[in-house]
Amino acid sequence: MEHCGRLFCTPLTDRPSNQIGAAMDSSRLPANARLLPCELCPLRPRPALREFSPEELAFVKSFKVDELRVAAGTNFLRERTQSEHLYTVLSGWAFRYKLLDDGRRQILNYAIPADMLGLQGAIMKEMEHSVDALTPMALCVFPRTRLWDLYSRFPSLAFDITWLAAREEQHIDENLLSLGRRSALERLAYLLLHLFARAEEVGLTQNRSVQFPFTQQHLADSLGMSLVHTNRTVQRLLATKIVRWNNRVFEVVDRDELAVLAGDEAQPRVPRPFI
Amino acid sequence: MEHCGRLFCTPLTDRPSNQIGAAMDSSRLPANARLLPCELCPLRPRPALREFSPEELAFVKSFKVDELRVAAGTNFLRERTQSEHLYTVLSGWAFRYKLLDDGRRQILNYAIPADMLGLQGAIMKEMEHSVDALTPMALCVFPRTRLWDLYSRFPSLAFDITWLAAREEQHIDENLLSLGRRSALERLAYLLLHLFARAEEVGLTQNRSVQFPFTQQHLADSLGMSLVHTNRTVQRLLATKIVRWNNRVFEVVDRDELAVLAGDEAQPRVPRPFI
DNA sequence: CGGGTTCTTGACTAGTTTCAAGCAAAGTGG
DNA sequence: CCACTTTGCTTGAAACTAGTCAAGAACCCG
Repeated sequence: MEHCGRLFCTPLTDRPSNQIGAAMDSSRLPANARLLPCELCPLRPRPALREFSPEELAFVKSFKVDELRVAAGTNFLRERTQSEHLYTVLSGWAFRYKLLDDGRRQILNYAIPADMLGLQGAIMKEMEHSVDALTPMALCVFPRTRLWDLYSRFPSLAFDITWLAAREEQHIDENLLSLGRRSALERLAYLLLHLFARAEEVGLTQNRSVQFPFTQQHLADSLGMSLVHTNRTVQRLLATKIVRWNNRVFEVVDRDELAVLAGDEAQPRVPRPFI
Repeated sequence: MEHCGRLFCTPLTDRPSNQIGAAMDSSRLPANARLLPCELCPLRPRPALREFSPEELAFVKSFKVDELRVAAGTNFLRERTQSEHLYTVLSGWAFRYKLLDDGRRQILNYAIPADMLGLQGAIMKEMEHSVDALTPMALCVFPRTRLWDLYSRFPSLAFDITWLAAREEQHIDENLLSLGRRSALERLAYLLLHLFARAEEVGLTQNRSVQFPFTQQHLADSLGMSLVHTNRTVQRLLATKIVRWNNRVFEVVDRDELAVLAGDEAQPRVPRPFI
């Protein structure tokens, strides 16, 4: 399994276009790029995602005005900025983060396929966080100007959006619990287990392994620890043999043990909305 | 200014009924208690809150089915539980928190008048956090069963609810940044400044002071620190003379300095929704 | 091959928790 | 109205956790 392998790519975006230098928020693909029609969306069939009625599907299809491809490392949503767009991740990983004046960074959460980004910016006046691509990504682009249309004509979709916002909040609540009250090792175990579980939901796992695209520096910035301490904690976790982690491939050897370490009460999942 | 003073009580709930032992979620006020009609809502006129159209007002009035009064310390929303209701705080303070198995507690946020509680439980199947009253409270009660009605008939209110969810997420994002990347002193300064600013929005402040109802233990559980270290940090903050804090009365002496300490970029506020 | 990024390690320092105790104010009950 | 209990705040010392600095190793990529 070589670097930037297929594990984190959905079939339709198998050959991510690293070479497309999408440097800025405004950079879109040339018009000749064809949009993936929503009825062929590779994510929709996943059992974790709720189905659409034909009317919903038709609306969403018209709501999607573009498809954006960005290179790994692209900063495509910026703090204190107003964004014209709302995105859904089609493929690839991103992370949401905030910065302090002196450069200290806190990663708030990761986004994977089927996650929505930029909702805050679409609803409030400004974004209060930034988002960077961690890998090459494909994003569905929705105009914020039509969000009102969605709310008036499709209450079911409006409800879904609120659902997604509430779920995002839940994730951050969990994270806050981690940073505030879990030990370094528990925190790490919790984060890795939950990223694994989310990746599983959208089919990014094979057996018990995923391709995790982040570095230990990202991990450190997620866990609120220094790089050095993160490294030592990772080694401590690996020493337990509960997980394996070589190259960028992460494997859960004993999921129950990992859950115990994470202090996690496993929660049953129900199909979730996805727009 | 004596304990449980008026600073944190809105006019209409001036004499909080401590003696009403509202022990459980299901405990409601006897039917003889009259509901405060929404058109006389004491919060609505505040400049920080957006106005309603007559239709919206009429709907919300019918949406509000009860008014709940709970004593300080009441746990009125519980983790892993499904709640039939959605609440808006009319008066008093509450806090949202999560617990780990062994009792470690992380306070996620505080709720003050005009804040909505229990949205997560109304939208998802279960609550993922608990909420306790910090003071005697009055709450408007909305049935989750009619939330769908709201979404289909009043997209503007549906939008407001999403707005409120997004705002709550913003607060937690900030908190996560604090716990992960701010020093103990910065963290404390940030929390206090922001609670002060929120209290100000809904008229809980007088000059530069508020009645803060929480103890240092609550503070510790909010900041992710031990009680002892919180105490020393509070003393360190008081030593700067930037704030005063006697009995439960907190006073901001030099707001700019406090903002600098907190590493806070002051954000301009626009009127927010309130249901 | 060479330069950059990522990971690893050791030694030292700073920050934070834990334990233990004492004190002050408020609340309770005879 | 006065012991008595409880709750919240404060303090010191010891132990531990985590951060910083510095340097080297491993890996990746052109």
